[in-house]
Amino acid sequence: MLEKEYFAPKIEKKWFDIWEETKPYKVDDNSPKPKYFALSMFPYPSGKLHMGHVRNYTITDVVARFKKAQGFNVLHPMGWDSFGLPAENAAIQRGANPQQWTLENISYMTKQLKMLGLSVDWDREVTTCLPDYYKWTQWLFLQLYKKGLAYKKNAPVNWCEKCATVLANEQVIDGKCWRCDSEVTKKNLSQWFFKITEYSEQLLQDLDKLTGWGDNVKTMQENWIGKSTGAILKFKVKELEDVEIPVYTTRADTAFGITYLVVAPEYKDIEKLTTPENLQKVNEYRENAKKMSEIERLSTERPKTGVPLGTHIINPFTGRVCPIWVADYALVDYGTGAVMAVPYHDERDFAFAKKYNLPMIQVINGDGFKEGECYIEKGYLVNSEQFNGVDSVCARDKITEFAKEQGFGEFKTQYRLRDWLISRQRYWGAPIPIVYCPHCGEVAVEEKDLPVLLPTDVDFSVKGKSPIETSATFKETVCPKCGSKATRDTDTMDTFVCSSWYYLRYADAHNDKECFNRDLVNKWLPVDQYIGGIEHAILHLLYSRFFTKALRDCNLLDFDEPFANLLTQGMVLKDGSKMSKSKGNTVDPDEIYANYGADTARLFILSDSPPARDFDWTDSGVEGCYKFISRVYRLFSKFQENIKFDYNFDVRSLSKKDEDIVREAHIAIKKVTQDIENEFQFNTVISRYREFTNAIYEYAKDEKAINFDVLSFVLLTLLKLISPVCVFMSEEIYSELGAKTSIHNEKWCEYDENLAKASSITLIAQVNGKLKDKIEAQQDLTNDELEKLALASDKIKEAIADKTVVKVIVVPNKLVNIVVK
RNA sequence: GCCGAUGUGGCGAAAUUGGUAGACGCACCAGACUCAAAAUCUGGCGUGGUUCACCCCACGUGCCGGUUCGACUCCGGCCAUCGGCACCA
Repeated sequence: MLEKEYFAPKIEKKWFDIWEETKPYKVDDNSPKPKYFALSMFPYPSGKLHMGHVRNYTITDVVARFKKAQGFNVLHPMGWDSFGLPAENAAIQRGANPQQWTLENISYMTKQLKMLGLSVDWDREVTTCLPDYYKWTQWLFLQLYKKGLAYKKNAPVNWCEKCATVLANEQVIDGKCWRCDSEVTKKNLSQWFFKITEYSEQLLQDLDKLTGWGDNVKTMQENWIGKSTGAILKFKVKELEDVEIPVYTTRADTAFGITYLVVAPEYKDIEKLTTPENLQKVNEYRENAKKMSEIERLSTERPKTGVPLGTHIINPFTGRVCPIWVADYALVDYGTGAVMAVPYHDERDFAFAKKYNLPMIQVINGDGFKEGECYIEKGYLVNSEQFNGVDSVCARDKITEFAKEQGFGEFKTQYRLRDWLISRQRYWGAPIPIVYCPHCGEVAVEEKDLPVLLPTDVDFSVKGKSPIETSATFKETVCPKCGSKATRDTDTMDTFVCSSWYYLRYADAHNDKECFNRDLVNKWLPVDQYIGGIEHAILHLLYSRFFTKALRDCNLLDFDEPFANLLTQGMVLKDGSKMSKSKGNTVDPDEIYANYGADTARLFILSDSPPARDFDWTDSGVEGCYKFISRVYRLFSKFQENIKFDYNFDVRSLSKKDEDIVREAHIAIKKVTQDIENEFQFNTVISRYREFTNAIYEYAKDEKAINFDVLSFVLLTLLKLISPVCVFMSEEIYSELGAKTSIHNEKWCEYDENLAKASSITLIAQVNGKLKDKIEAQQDLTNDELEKLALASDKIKEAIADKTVVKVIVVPNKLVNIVVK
């Protein structure tokens, strides 16, 4: 018997226990149904769920349940992105060990997720910090290594002093560490990289295949990859026979206007290029540049500075001898580290030339050109000998072509994307499976010896080196090739390596023979719907795309892109700003569960804003949702005795009132279904729930006039429509009504197109496009009939009384517009 | 500077894709029930004008202009907010 009042926490606990026991969401790999892979970005086990998690996983869960009801075999898994610095910091602060801290958090958060009522197949849970997972992360590293996609090099890298580790370019946000926000400096270190740049063009091109991704994310990736097309031009040095300086330019059309050349302070040949009398000044300048932070260095506000080297290049186009300068506006890691300077047609060169009184030559003319002002627009060439008069855009190719023929130039495509630096000088990550042997050098650990386990005898309090270095046992090993004493690499992999392939592991989560079975991965992937935060627009989403392509090339799988559709959900706000502990405006899911139940949280977090937009959490909104759940429950409670599963009626013989509520049901089914399918507009889905519920209340007001077959139909329809969102309440009601099966296993409702519209229409009668009258009319009247109806209206008559009708526009089933003069 | 997104009542928003602007909800106001309160139910709720009142009229989707019988929706030009990239040659 349904209680009078709905008490969510008690009822939810009951179903929590039952679902824990029966595991209703176990997925069958061999089902004949079409597959659907619904995936949330897996959480970092920081301790407790926050509302961002609740929003993310609720959205995915409703999608998963909806698709399941529609007849798909749905894979909806969950796992833990569980390596990373916070565990290590917690270990230092609390004297715990990172593994224990992490596993305790996972255990707590798992319970919170289950209480949220997720239809997750927990048997496929993956945890990246456990050896049965990171063994395969290491194995994949070795595959990339064998392919030449993982390599070690000494390079200037981003260093975060606070985190005491290096960072990938993608993890430096405005010159600061993505995790701790402290300033990042450059250090020369020998580090491991993944050759993501080998895939620059594919990563860019294949964005076009991702029709299910938003433009915002695609544009961000495009910007990040940063393709530009131009030319390499090579310059001979007047004073030195054996040195040549290549520059990269997108403006080969301005080559006749070069008046000097700039190299970056870190340019490799800079010492050779400096004359003895300039050496001291140049060295001082370089020292100074080194001291500057990245933020300072890259500021466009700062006045340009530089020092001449004393040597010169010869412009091969003109024979002009031009001085070489060192200036920090040239960047060592873009292009060739050297820039040809054409002051008249580049703002930076212009500013620099003005400051140091360097000559300028105009080589482009066009509309808007002003003598003595920098001109960067298109135009036609002047002072460029045989190219004079050529359109400047065409000239880029023509001049490059010419340089190529003459042997001092070539076409060049340049990308901003850098290789992915993956080593970290930290403990809590997957050890890099490489050994250094005094005889054989760098040697890969043999696959049979994986995993390389993290040592447990470490001291987390050490400063300035990785805690792994303090292990007495880890470092010493023998060379897999020659058997002599060797040392292990003590770095671990960036956590983003672990998260770059976890979605693949879900297809075959417990395979201990291989990373994943190829057929299973090909069966389940790509992910049909991926849902998560916009903060991963570049980082995780770019890395995962790279991994998929690299693994395809390692012949491990047969698709190009991992995520067919991507939904980036908005943030959860409270009082207009992002929830955060420091602001003290967080809402604890546990409290919501305890006071209102998870259904209320689910309903509310979907209700007010579409998923991609930010969502403002309010206490009154929560109250309102709880009231709605109670309102629905009361409705069922009131008519429990009258609801039958074997209802039976013929629409044609129903009264107008009965027919109308049946129509409402069909309209509700249609709209709810369409709104879910159309970009998961759950906010309007929930409006439909309310409208439909209100209509049923209205229908059932006069208890004597209820047709219980009709009532049964509409109530059971409502219940099924709500079931993906309010998972506990719908199950409770369904079971109390005497159903022997779970409502979550029932098929989605179907609607009849003819019944999914109102029996009559409201004809809009306009004069000159202004609304004058609304007229109730039958469906599907002819245009003539509609026109007559409109003209018969008193209000219309009044409005057109003393005017001449010019024409009449009729939109069937909608409106009549009378145009008058 | 380049690129992307957004802009509608006091607030969150909706609008069948060119056809009733503001569905649904929050907040608020009034009424019913109650000794009272909560809960629940009923009604109202863009701005201005007119009216005892019902009605009615005008205006209204960031701004300016255009196309159209008709524009939140399409076109052109701006402005603002948020986000990404950026001494990238």
